Amino acid sequence: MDDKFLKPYDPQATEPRIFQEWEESGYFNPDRMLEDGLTKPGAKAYSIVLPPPNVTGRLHMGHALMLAVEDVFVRTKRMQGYRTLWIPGTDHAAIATQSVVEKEISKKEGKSRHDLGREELLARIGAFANESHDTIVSQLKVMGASLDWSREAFTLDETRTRAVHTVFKQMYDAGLIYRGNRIVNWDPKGQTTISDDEIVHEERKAKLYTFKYSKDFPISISTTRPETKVGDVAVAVHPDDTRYKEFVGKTFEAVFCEVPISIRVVADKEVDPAFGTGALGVTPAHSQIDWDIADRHDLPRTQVINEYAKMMVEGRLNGKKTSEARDMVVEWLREEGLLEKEEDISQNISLAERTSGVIEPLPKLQWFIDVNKEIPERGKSLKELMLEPVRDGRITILPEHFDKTYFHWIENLRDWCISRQIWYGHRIPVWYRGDEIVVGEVPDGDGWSQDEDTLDTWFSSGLWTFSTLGWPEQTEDFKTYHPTALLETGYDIIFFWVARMILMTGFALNDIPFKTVYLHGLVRDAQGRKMSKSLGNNLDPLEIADKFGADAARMALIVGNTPGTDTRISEDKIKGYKNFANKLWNITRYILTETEGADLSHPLTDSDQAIRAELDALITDVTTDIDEHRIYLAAEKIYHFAWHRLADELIEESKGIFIGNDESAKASRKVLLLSLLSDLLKILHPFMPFVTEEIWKSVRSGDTLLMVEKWPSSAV
RNA sequence: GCGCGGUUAGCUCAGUUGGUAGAGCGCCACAUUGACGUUGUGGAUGUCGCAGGUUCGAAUCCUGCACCGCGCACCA
Repeated sequence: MDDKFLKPYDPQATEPRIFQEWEESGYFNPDRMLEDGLTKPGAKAYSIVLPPPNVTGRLHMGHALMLAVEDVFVRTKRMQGYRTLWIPGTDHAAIATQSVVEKEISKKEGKSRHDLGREELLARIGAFANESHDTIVSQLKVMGASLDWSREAFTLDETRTRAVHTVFKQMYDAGLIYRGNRIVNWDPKGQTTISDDEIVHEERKAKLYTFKYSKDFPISISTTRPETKVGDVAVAVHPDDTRYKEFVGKTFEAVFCEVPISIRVVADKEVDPAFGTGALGVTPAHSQIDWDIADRHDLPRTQVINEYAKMMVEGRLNGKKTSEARDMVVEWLREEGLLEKEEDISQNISLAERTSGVIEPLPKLQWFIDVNKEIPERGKSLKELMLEPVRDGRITILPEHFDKTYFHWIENLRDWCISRQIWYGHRIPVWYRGDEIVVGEVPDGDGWSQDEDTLDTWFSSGLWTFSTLGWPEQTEDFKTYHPTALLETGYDIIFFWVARMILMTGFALNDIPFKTVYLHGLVRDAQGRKMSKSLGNNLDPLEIADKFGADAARMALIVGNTPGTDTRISEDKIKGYKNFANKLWNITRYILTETEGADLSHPLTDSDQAIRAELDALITDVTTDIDEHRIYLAAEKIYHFAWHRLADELIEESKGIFIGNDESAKASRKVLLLSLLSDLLKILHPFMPFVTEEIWKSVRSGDTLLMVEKWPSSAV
């Protein structure tokens, strides 16, 4: 027996060494597996793309969970003989990364992006991204992830950029990408547009003011934003509202807080006669609903608020912040005796997810993806393209009830605004020269200028399953590994990412990006709170791995954690699995000590055969569980068998046998124990790869890695 | 407002097609120079949120209700 077993298992000393052996073997790369005959030439492919972490800093426990889950599937499939590929990569995460770097520069140097200029800012962000990338890569390795680093990708690298340009051009040519002047979600803090999905709502107290534009104006209106009323062009009432019928079609002139306005009364079905006064002040330039009303009634659209959330009007309001202007307008209404009512209400305000800036709806010329337009020669829209594969079962979402959430989102989906006024990201591949426009590739000749904006970061993320495989080249990888088998990610990005991948793949390849979507939940602390910087309750995967071992962290994250459900994690739980690693260590120590020189050809007694059959049944069970994505059960079952069957019962029973004088029973028991241990290590390996690999060195017959051993198949 | 999920032991959660309630942690008692610093054995605690229904049989299926959480939309 190896002397190492005389001391307790030491994950800190073991894990980095084991990882190095795996890397040196080259077997994370499926090509090496083929070359060395560990995967058969005709083997079926199994592929996963790693959801690329943002290059904004460090990994957290949510990433650790993602890695643990994906590695379980990947390692299992690899052992089962599949041609298995797990592709790593990172995401440039446009707005997120740029705002982190901008904040830092502003804090340290007091400079804005405009002080630095585009080129210098991009250089700074690039340096930050590189550093962040290296941290992330080392963290991924610490967790034991068996990713094929030879295929690493970055959303902003050359190959991925080519994919982005290709898809952009195809969509433009199909008429799905268009440039239009529409109301967008403007983030005054981040100085950029954002998509509907990048908005978060927060409930705040507000005042609802009821007033008239002027003394002569016949109708009262209500609003929480009186300062926008200088941009009003109409009052809309319900067509059947008898109170206001006589005014419909008439136009009234007024001077509202020094700003001359002209208000037409229009009848529109969208107006709820029961709300407030039943009359709606229409501000087309600063409200989506009002913009649509203006469309229907052919009303002008006067912009009164600029990109800095400041007023742009005649008179003393000009240049004031909207909050200031609001107070001034209310004051003016009071003085003029126009204010009729002031009520406290609570309302949801829209904030930009990344910057917490209050969203200001503004009309702007931006690039959009039309989700409703019929795709030429396909007879369906992008929306339908997103719905179909989930509806007809080509894609399964786990847990299944999330498909309702998915469908609901698509039904409410509006055109996707894809242009951003930030610098870090894929510059929109469109060039202008006078009235000329070129899309997709740099045009020849002088005088061309490229669009200043960049693409929404999720545009490139949407291509991830095939851009990572080298598309648009028809590479061997692309042909072999696409569509991927599984997408494992958090349920919080089902819209951002999962839906966009289905959209992009449906459009560009007329195919699905993956067959199964496994949505994991949030990792919370022991009290059930979200982990956050401000609470200081973050667990750092690196510290956890250092203290308890990555194996322990992986098990703690997997056992009992069903898809779609949030999980609580505490050091106590992780510690329990550190103990389990040590338990395995001691089980091995006992078995190796007692079986030295055992005759492996000795037949099993009937009772030992029955015990062996128990493990076979467990293997069948666990294999099915993993196939059906119930890894939380599989892990628990293996744990239970190892500790409470093998250690507590079988080893205890063996002590009696080895003291006795039934030589045949002794010999049989030795063979049994070794066989149980060996197969147990195999099925536990995907969950706790390090300790099982380390033990394997002392159990194996040749010089093989457990990582590439054949999955026990007595099961089938 | 629309939709989704949860409610099972003190705590955290499993329970895959309906067949006499499970795990981990915690708690209590006992044992222990033991393969085990990280051990074992035994034990207590549940009207499976509430009310109905289907069924020979319901934690599981159906209906309604309550509370908690989440998503989407949002009324100006």
